[in-house]
Amino acid sequence: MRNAPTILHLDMDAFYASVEQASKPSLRGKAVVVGGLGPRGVVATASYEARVFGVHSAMPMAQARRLAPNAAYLVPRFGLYRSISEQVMALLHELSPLVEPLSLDEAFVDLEAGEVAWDAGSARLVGEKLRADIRAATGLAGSVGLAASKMLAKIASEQAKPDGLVLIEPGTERAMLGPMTVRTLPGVGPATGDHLRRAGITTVDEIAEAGEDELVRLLGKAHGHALYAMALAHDERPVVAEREAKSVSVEDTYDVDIHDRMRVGMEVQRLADRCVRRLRGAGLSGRTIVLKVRRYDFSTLTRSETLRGPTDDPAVVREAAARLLDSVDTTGGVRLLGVGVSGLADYTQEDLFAQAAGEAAEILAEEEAAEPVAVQEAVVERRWPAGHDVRHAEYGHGWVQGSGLGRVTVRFETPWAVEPGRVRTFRVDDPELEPVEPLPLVPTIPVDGVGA
DNA sequence: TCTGGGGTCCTAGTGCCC
DNA sequence: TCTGGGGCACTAGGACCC
Repeated sequence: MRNAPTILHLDMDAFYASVEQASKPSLRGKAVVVGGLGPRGVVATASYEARVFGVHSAMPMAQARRLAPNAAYLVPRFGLYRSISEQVMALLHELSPLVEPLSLDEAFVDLEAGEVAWDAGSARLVGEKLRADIRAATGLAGSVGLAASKMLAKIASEQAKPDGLVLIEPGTERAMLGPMTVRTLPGVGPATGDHLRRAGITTVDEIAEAGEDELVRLLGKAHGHALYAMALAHDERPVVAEREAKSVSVEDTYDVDIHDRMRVGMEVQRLADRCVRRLRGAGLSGRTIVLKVRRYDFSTLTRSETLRGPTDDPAVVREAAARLLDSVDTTGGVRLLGVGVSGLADYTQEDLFAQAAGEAAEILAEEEAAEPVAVQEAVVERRWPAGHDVRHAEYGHGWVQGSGLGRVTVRFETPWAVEPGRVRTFRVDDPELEPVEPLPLVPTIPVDGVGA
């Protein structure tokens, strides 16, 4: 571990919900919950105002609605979140070439490698300037942790939330970590936490006292050694800029369990095609095909098959997935199906699958040709997802507050409006209303003509 | 109350080869 | 021919993370 707090961890506060609040002035200061709106949806992010009611990530949406019936419930807009994430990551890259993104809203930065900080004082200045720059560019708050290792920087940013900065001075780590719960350490989730608790270990100090041998006996080699080291505040993991993907997968949870075996088979084929599209989009191929089935009782099983060489051929992946499905009992119904490919390579073994590839290309071409038709049908149906941006010929830019019974309710406001906008209701097939791309959260050009 | 979607890593069992 | 063991690849499942 280095002796200066020059590893920075950035964590954007309640990211998805904050983006929605920034983009919709009428939701600022209000409880906002972003997640799946279907009967089996879960909460992706809750704003701090919603957390007051006990709503948190991964909670079933139905439960969230009971706890916070008056909150705004919105579907995620990943395209928008991704574009804002790119702005934030660009600011991090100005600090150092060594930036390790963990997700859309989190990253580590090695400030020493960027030669922008070499001691506590300079690190703190860099962290505060970063927070100000993020706010200026996006209007959003991010919390910053600074420490001498990744683990401690992450713990520091957790303590800094919301909208703060915490720096852990080298030499103070053990004393700070000691009284904390074992769940503070990365890699300790509900199962490991329970396991340790049954052994009488609830704090980080107690992990250190138990000793390495005991930890290995309790949790196995890798986990035991790692956890003991973390408890002593030892963490030498470097910030790694470019991580290569190890697998690509897609999965769907169905609103209602599927019982019909034919339908299950068709869904698996559809998922196989989607998975291959993603694989090809990333310029990858893979050797191992994985089928995932979650049954009516939530028991989950996987089946996998390793081919002789990597493929990105839809027909080959479809066939393998179908073979794997043959070995699974789906009586009783399935709630989730998934198809994945691992053992990735950036080339394919053409000779093995040349023939199938020809057929597959036709299949994909047919599907791609078929896709616009499906989109057109969707437009005819006029779906208005809650939270999505729209434009009305007369009233301008707004967002969907809700829809149903042939009506759609729109609030007309832009991200940079000071006052909440007016609400109006239209027929779902109103020709003057159209879906549009989100506006930037912070105006970059003169805003006249786009106002509410 | 009833549990998403996309990943990573680890462990344990098994089969094969030498 | 039989047995044992190390190393490796593969498979399945579990835990964890955001």
